[in-house]
Amino acid sequence: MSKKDAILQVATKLFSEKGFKETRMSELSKMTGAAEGTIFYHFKNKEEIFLAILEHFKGDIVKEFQQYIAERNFGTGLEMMEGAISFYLHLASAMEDRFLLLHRHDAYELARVNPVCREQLETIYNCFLDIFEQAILLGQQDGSIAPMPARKTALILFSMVDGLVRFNTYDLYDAGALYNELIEACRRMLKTPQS
Amino acid sequence: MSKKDAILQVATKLFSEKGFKETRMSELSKMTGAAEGTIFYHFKNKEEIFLAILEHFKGDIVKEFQQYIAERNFGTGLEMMEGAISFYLHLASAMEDRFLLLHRHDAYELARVNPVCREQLETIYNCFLDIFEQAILLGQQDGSIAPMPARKTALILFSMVDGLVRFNTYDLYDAGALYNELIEACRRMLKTPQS
DNA sequence: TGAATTCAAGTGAGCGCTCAGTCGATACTC
DNA sequence: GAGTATCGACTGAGCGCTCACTTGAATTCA
Repeated sequence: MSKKDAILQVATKLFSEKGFKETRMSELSKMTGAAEGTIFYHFKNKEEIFLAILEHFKGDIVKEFQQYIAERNFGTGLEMMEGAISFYLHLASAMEDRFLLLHRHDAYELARVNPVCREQLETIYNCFLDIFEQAILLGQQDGSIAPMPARKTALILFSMVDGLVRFNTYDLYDAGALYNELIEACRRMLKTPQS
Repeated sequence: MSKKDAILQVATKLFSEKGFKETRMSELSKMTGAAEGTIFYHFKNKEEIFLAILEHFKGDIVKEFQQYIAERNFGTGLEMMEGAISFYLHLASAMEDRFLLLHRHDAYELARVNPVCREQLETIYNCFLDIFEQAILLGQQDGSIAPMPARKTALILFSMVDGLVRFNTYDLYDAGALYNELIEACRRMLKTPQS
């Protein structure tokens, strides 16, 4: 692996675990084996490392979702929604460090002053919201999901799932043990009354 | 107002908006009109200011909830749940800066090494979770809420409501416009099928 | 050989916190 | 009541240190 890739990989881990400001360039240097000068040769400054990480993350998320949508075929919209939630939880586990990054304030504070950062964050979130929304719309066509505003409900469902992932990382409650209840709650919230 | 109170008030605002580490004692000094030495006369160090803020917050939250529970009397458990969500959103608005503090990582990182901090966080969250759980249990007695694990459902509902508040502060989506949908989603999730 | 990459040793701005000391109010002494 | 002592509240210059970033030489590569 090139020095540049090593820097990105280690920085991702450090930014996630300790936060952007609390990550020291000296530590990044020590853990990668690259001298501090080398880091600044590849990246103009610390913030550019952060942006590079976010850009890679966006690319990976978009790719994962395209692949997921391409290879699945759901019977009903309700089933598609359950699949989407499972997929989100799967990604949050497979890309644990980068999801942790999304739960820190660093990215959102940068997004306030940096349009590129803001755009990348919106792309990432829209991947999730779009697939939730599509599931609801499909479900309303096939009758498995009751009439309700699709986008708004997608946002509510997403904040529910994402909130649980966040609680899990805070170690206050064992939110990981709530998977079954989560799916059940979602089903009760969406399904048409008589079915 | 005493200098000490002024320090606490301004520190709450700064810690919420900028984060603990990113808040400078020099800025706190300038905004309060107290010399830096004065701050360290009243508080042993920066961390102690943070803990004092959290302790006040805990006290206020507990008081608010005791008062809320004492003066309300709900017809059904489902109505009580809707009231509890409204109350949470009301508090999140009335104590905006301190709720923002809860959405930063500072407190949770401190909680990992400081038992007092952890205890205060748990007390705060249990206030919310307890009232959600009580509403569910009441609703299951009076028939307005379907059978489901009360505590687990309370946690899911809380992460949904709290997740929306968090999205709002991030300025990515206008989650504030979702109040009606939130209540509707909650009602569909909880109510007994035939009612 | 010259361009790209890597390196270690800085540099200086900024930070949390200390400390010697000021100030004004209160209590005590004669 | 004048003088003295004590105290809590407050001050701000400055110390020791950290840390993002620079520099210029060394090394590697094409």
